[in-house]
Amino acid sequence: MNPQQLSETIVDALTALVADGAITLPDGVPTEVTVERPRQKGHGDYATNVAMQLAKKAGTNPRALAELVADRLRVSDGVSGVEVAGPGFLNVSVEAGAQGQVAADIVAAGAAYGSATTLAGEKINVEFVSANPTGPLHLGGTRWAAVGDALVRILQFSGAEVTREYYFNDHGAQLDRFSSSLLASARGREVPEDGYGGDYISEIADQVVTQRPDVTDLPDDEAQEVFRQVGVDLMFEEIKSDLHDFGVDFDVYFHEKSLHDSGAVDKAIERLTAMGNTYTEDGALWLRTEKYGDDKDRVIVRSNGTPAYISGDLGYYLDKRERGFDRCFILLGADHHGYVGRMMAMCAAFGDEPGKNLEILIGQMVNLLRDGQPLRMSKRNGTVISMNDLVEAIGVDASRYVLARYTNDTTIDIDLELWAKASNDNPVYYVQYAHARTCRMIGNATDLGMKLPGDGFDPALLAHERDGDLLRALAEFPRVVASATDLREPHRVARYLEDTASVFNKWYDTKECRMLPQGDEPVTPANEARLVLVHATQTVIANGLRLLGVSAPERM
RNA sequence: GCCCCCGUAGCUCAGCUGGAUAGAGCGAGAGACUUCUAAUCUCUGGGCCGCAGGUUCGAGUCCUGCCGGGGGCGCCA
Repeated sequence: MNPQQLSETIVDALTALVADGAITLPDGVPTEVTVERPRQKGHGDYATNVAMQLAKKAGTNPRALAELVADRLRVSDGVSGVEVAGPGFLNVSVEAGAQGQVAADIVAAGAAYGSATTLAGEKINVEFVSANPTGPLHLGGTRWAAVGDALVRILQFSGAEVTREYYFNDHGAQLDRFSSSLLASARGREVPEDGYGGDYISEIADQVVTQRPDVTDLPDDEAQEVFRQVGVDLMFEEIKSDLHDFGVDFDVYFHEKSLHDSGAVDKAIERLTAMGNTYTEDGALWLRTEKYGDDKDRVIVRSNGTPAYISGDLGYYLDKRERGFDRCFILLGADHHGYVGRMMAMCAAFGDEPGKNLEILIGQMVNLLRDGQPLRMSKRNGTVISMNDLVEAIGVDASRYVLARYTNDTTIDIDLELWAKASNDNPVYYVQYAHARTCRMIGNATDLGMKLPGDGFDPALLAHERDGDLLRALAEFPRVVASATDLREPHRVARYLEDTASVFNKWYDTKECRMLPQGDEPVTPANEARLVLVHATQTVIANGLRLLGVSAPERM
């Protein structure tokens, strides 16, 4: 019996009480009730607060209602005991046999265990990273590469059809600064005002000169155009390649320029104008964003006739919607949180529902610490810390894991010494080690000729307290995936894996729970039952790590 | 000035969207290796959940106001 099944059992009990006239619920019986793992030993295997939630509606007090439900639950299949405690909690103990069955169910589900169909039919566009190709991918973008990719995997696991998209700004002034910086480097000049410095600039400049030797003899303005075209391509290819090595591949790389060239921006502006959401003032065209909750209205076409940056967003959003994405996610760094108001207003101005058709997730900054001191960065000096710097310091798995294990609202300080360590201090190694341990155990079992018992599996043999702890942890996985999906919080998967790895290690350390027979002892049904449990653990950890894009090594 | 995020053990952070005696890892102290992989486990100590009010059966969680830290507020992108 897993938590979902217990929830259904409790709903059945409530339904029966209503049918018998024992209680009345004016709003009807809830379709599901909260079932949680109590923190405290002695509070049963599972607890529910349903009596406290419904007492007022039922016109009774929580404890009295709890007693009625308890009487019903005690005779339900799979339930071994029920106690009413505290203000009206129901503490439920589950029969060992019913609980042990979870292990076999997990093994049967395999790589699909934890997946769901709750988002089936949803077409979701997740836009993330979207860094301009004016330099190597920085740490903020790296956070989104890890979190965004994990989020996509989680949404897919919950049944959604998801597209990974990278929006590439190749229309505005930022690339002018990049190309002028390349030009300055090639001609041995100082870094221009608002320009970019650093070794990568001179490296790209050298590559451009190698590809286009003629650039040396061109006048500045023509040369800069060559540096722009060739340099941007080189830089962008480098970013794509770095992301690929990081395990992140986008389905669509969308160029802002194409929106202006194709008329998509004009079309969006026409649409908004037709809806009465634009007006002209001081020679500029404005969007009525304040009407939809933004601080103030925004210019979309400047008085000199050139489109403002947000005009690309208008065209882009409309384009996504017309490509059939009912839900558009945009993942932004905290330095862009000021855009949320106008983007949501834009969404509403199109007649869409902010928060539903458009969701914007904000991630806080990332700092690297060495010897407890943050590493300082400067764009101009080219001392920005890149994804490659992080990967070189701690590896891809640790990088992805550390970036995905915190809430987006938390500023991350990465202690390079800790995350480079191959020890149990390092959470990613701790989780991976638990997986490797299951693989070794299964290998040992195979060497002894042990096989999964199949129909001969007796779940009631997983009756030790530590068996129960592990089974309940494994049974949580689908609920963790569900909450990570609903809340768009991949870090829940990482935290869950750490907890589950810990429960597994404690189980492993329990002499009564040995999976392998000792010495020359014959293989018992209990050994076989525990082999199922180890397989189930391996499945859960592997599935969880896969959602985070972190490898699950078989040996370490 | 206005907006967003954070404030929980010495440190780094969770806290399942209002539930029981607030948790984990690290650090500190004491233990367990003829092992199913000790990259592990066991035990001990450690807290006005920033402060003050409010909402209710119940608040780390929701509301208001302060304090402290970080980020953002352009006809830049």
